[in-house]
Amino acid sequence: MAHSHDVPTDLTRNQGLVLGALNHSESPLSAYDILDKLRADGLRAPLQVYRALDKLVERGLAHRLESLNAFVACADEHCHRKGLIAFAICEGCGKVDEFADSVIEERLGHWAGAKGFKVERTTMEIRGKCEACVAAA
Amino acid sequence: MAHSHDVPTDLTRNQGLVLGALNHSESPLSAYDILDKLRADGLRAPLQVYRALDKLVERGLAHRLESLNAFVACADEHCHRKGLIAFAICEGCGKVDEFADSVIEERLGHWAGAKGFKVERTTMEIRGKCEACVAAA
DNA sequence: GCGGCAAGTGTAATAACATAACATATCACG
DNA sequence: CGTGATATGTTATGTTATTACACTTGCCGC
Repeated sequence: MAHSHDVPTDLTRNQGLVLGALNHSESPLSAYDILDKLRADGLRAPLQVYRALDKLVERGLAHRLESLNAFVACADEHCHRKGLIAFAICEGCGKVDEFADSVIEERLGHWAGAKGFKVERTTMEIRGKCEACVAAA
Repeated sequence: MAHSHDVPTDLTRNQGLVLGALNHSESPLSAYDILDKLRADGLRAPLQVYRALDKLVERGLAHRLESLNAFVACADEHCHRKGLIAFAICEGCGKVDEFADSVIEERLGHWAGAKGFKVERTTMEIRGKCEACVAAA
């Protein structure tokens, strides 16, 4: 079994490097973490990383975690997800679990409809401890 | 009608100033925005603001908006809210609408229970346009 | 009163995250 | 070819947040 994800072939060099770094990591990386990992590959400035991240996030290949100022590769290997995605972030080990819940999505849609609010994007992040870390405590 | 909220009397000077600044604002303020507003009152360093914000957030008198790196006063004047709070943030006018939804809360609890994940806190932020700004567009 | 502790404050320095501005390069396509 | 769109490289700067340390204030027990 391949641990690494299959990666679209039409990424630019920098985008490929950045996505590779995210795919290799067990936990979220800040833009500067990524930069440090990619200095050996010739990257030198934050902007090179931020630009690649923008494109990857735009295409759904990576996600930004707002409460961490950090990024993860999309957990869904082949097709980037549609709709609302929630993240459970473990404060113990740093791992992130990505999931979708159509009931929540529908519920938010309902609220927005009632208020006349036009949703553009939604951030949903749960902070806490994963099962393993609770057990270890 | 009082536009300002009633404010607990046991706040320290800095906490009171910071909460006052948030209550006066129509939209979220960054810590540095707050600092600028309070220079006339003698505040000089970011830390003075961040320390006050920490306490206010801890007590539920203010909320941090992760996707904005900014803060708002709690919309609920008298008792700070329990449980999950969601925010709808208008990209047009900057206004923030705060609401709770017990179905969503229950749904997240269910997911967490099934996974053995111990939730400590949850961030939920909708970005988009409010009714007025959609109409104006 | 006064010793001692907890919480709050003031200040400077620095760390961590993110973007502006500008020049150059690469590539699809007419 | 040439031209426009996209990507890149680089420097400088802007914005958000914390560390470290010294001092003050209020409170409680003795």
